[in-house]
Amino acid sequence: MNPRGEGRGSRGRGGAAGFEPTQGAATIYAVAQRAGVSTATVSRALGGSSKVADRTREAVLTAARELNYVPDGAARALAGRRTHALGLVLPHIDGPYYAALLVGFEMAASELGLSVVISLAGPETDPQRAVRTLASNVDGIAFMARSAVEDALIEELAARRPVVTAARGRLPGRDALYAENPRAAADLTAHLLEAGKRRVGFVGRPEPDSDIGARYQGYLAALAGAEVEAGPLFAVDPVEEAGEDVVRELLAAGLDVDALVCGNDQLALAVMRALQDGGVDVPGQVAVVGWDDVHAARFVRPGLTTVAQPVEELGALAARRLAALVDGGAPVEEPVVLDSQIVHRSSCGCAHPGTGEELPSPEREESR
Amino acid sequence: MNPRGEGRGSRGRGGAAGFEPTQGAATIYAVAQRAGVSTATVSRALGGSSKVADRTREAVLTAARELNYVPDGAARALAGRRTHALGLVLPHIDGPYYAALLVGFEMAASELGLSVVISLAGPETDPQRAVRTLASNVDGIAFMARSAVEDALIEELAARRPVVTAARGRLPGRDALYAENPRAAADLTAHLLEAGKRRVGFVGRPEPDSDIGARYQGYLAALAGAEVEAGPLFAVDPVEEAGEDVVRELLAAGLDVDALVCGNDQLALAVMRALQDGGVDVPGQVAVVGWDDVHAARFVRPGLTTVAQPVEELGALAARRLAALVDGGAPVEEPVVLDSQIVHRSSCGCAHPGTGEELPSPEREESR
DNA sequence: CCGAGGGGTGCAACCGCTTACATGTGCCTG
DNA sequence: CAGGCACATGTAAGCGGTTGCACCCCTCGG
Repeated sequence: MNPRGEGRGSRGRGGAAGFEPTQGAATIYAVAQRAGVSTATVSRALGGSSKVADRTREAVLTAARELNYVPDGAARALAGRRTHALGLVLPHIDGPYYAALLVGFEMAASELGLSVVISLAGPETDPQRAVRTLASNVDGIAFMARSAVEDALIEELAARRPVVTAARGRLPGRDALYAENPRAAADLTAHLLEAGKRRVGFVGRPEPDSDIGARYQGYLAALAGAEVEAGPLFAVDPVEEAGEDVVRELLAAGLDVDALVCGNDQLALAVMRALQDGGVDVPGQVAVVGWDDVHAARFVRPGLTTVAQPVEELGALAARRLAALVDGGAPVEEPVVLDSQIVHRSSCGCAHPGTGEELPSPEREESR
Repeated sequence: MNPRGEGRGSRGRGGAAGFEPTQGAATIYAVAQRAGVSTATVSRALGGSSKVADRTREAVLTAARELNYVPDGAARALAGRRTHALGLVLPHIDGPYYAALLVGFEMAASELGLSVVISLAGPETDPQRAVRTLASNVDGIAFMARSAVEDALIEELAARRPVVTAARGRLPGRDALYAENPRAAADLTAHLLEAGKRRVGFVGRPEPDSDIGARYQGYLAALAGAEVEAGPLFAVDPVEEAGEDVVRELLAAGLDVDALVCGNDQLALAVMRALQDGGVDVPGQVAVVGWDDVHAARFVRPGLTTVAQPVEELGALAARRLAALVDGGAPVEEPVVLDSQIVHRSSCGCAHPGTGEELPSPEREESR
């Protein structure tokens, strides 16, 4: 005995307010009726691969198609205790880096039939509230990069929902993913030395446990390995103005470096431009390298040698890992580390130039 | 008589499967009990500003805080017929343009207490399915730019959910928002003429009703107004390689232009670089201008003169408009058009250079 | 002193699904 | 031929909120 008779037992709300909600959308009852089965059978036929006779399934599918039926997300989530949505927490997006992370995440999630709810945890918004709300709307949450969310909050949420972190200081016991840093940094630094540079400085604040910190370590290691004394460290924020400041300082001090490893491309581009504006030849007098392979890196002269990270893949992996956790998978003890790749252009001053144009950013590959 | 006794009447599911769902999360029942009131009162105290005595409200808020209560999204959505989420359909993101759109949208939504569910409607995924699913998970949907979603599908969804479009061919009767194009294009073209250019070509496929189409119209209008004959039109896709092809063709044909208006910066940057690689002086021999003010535009030499659109604001407006529709607002007959702004750098070859550095992209402004 | 008026609460019926458990049916076995 | 079993389906109890309506109690006015 169907709880509602023929017509849906709507509590006739006649107010002038609101877009008529879920207007006319077919419900599972409609499908059941049309297919001549119970709602339970419809649910099973459409979703769970449980035992449903082929004939029946067919009938249900047909009815569903004819009615253009799409199950209501909220109802499904409530009854099934699964929202089929993944949360993604990012810092305030800018630059291609986060965009790529997002793209990878979304595509992987969508392949798994999951939707993604994003939350920009900038310092200006209240991350506490936003993230807590997010938690009650998704099955699991990925925290990306240095989003302004404290570890304690993540831990709190982790108690009730699966959680992964990506490109972010890892939390003990939680799944973590990031791109390889120290080795690429070492290679890059060594590359500079091979090109004859001897006074190699570092630009960027190497906070412990951060990407830039790891890069700094690699840089140091390469220098130590080659028994070359480390150049000056400019521990500045990874923003453009900071890059300009560094160059000003450098110029004033008589330019005692012949190469600069920058924590990211934003810094590298700013540094390079400021140097050039100051009449310094790049890479002749000072080589400059960075990280991220931003779009602009291919357009500046000389082309910026930089490190491309498989960002999109990182995002995709995060989504897949999260989905696995939601499905009851066990956390992976070891963090997943993806290989970075140096993109040789000309700003490093090495022998084999190669504009780098023939090397599209790796993350582009799966875009087509 | 509470439907569940003391302990929550869980249907003891003991399987090994899945992360224990909503483990221990406080429910409205718990809050009600702790505050010594009914769940109806809790609901009203927390949400609806309906009549609740101050003392009672206080008690409820306290209890809620103590239990760290956050209402379950699914239940709230189901009962309230409001998901409190907005859907955002974007084409496959790349470049800062979509990222900015997204950021604006998300920030505005979050200010309104709404979450945002994104869907990347790239050609590779099945937009039909994805978007239909999205529709059953949100209160309204914003379609941004040329996402691979057909107008018919949008119309179908618009019948059951509020819909807005942004930076996209507008649909009759639906709310639409975009940045001003023809006038900025005309101004830009006029600017080129002022700089003494006389043979001004256009690069980009001017499809009717598209951004680039509108820009082309403005370009044409300016030329006509100045009684200057229009230069060649290179109707190519807005991608890098196309820009290179154009230049190759141009070079082969003896370079019969002294300025090129490009449909977007990607094209402009590619064109400019190819020209320079071909030994052409920019802007001396050929001036180049574009659209979007991408990050790289500030770093290339000469700095790219381009048009900055208030993209983040566009996104924010879309979110707010959508929210208004969801709340029962009437669609706005006239599309909302935001002003674009020309960013003068050096690639246009005009008198007053100004590197443009002192003019941060307008969309950055509200980021801080 | 009694009835009307009204603000504050509680009751309970949903919202549209999922799913444990009951039921029914047909076939195989003892 | 009865009992057992396996499979396909139906029944109905929730999932955790929201909200129309009834009710209670207190304040006033007549």
